[in-house]
Amino acid sequence: MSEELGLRKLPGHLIRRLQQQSVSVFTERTKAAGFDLTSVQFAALDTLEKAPGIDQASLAKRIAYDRATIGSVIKRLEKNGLVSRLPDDKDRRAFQVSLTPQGHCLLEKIRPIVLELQNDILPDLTETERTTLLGLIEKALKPAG
Amino acid sequence: MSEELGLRKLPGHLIRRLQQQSVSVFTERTKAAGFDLTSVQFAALDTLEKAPGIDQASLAKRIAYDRATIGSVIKRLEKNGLVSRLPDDKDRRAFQVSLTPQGHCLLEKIRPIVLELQNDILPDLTETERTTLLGLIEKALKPAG
DNA sequence: CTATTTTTGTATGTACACATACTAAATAGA
DNA sequence: TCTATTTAGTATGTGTACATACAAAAATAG
Repeated sequence: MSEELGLRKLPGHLIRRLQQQSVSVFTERTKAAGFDLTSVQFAALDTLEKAPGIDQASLAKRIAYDRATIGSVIKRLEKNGLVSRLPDDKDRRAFQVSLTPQGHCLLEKIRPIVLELQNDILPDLTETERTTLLGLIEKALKPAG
Repeated sequence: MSEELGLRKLPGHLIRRLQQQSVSVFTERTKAAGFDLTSVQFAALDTLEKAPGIDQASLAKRIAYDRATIGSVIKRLEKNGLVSRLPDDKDRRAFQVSLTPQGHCLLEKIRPIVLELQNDILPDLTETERTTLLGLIEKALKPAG
């Protein structure tokens, strides 16, 4: 009857392409606004503003990354002067990570841009469709966020 | 009224986490079946079976990747003996990429596993919800696939 | 209090993912 | 035909993304 179940119809393929489109919009819009920040870096900064002094493992859990990836993301952000790390007195293994003034400043400037570009990730969907899609994704996601 | 629009409700974040879950299921299932192949590698092999002798740029376009990424994917597949590259007589810049017998063999063995794991990417959705979600993603995707 | 287990951060290695730039070759325009 | 543009593949560099393994420290079990 209908066409064979091809690769391009598979959930895994469609989801990857959607993520690709999402990252592409993020990069284009933020770059066009004069910023050089990845979406992971934004997520880290945003979370650090809401939970200052958090440790890297907790930060990783909050935004659903592994410790290793967050470690290198934080290292870059620190190198660029956007976050600072203080040794934790209570736990000598851990660091308390916080935004620097520059980090705060950058976040305030870039946040409206990031919020605005969210609509451009799914431009061909109606408002209703977008809500449906996001609701289904939330339902499909295993806990941890 | 409702909660502030937090990071964890943003389309970009939700889509990234869905892709994360998708890749995770792919890796777990294929590894559990004794294979060591990424989803990109599978996509390349699958496409090469349907379009033998295609060049790298066309392959990249078909599965929505850039030339550079496909170049290194093909290099690895060739190193592992799964694909072969022949210089194209008509276009001396290009290669005709094809599956080797091992590539064919591996693809036949892994394909049913990949098809089956697709349902496990979205295990908490009903059949109807899954269809809706995938339909919306297809609609949201810009052409090229 | 000691021994086991867990946890924090780092190091290493693999594999995307893509921007940019480059060479060689093909194509289009004049 | 001759030039300008486009295209195929590669090289380089940055930044995830994550598995695995490790040392130091903390938490737990006995």
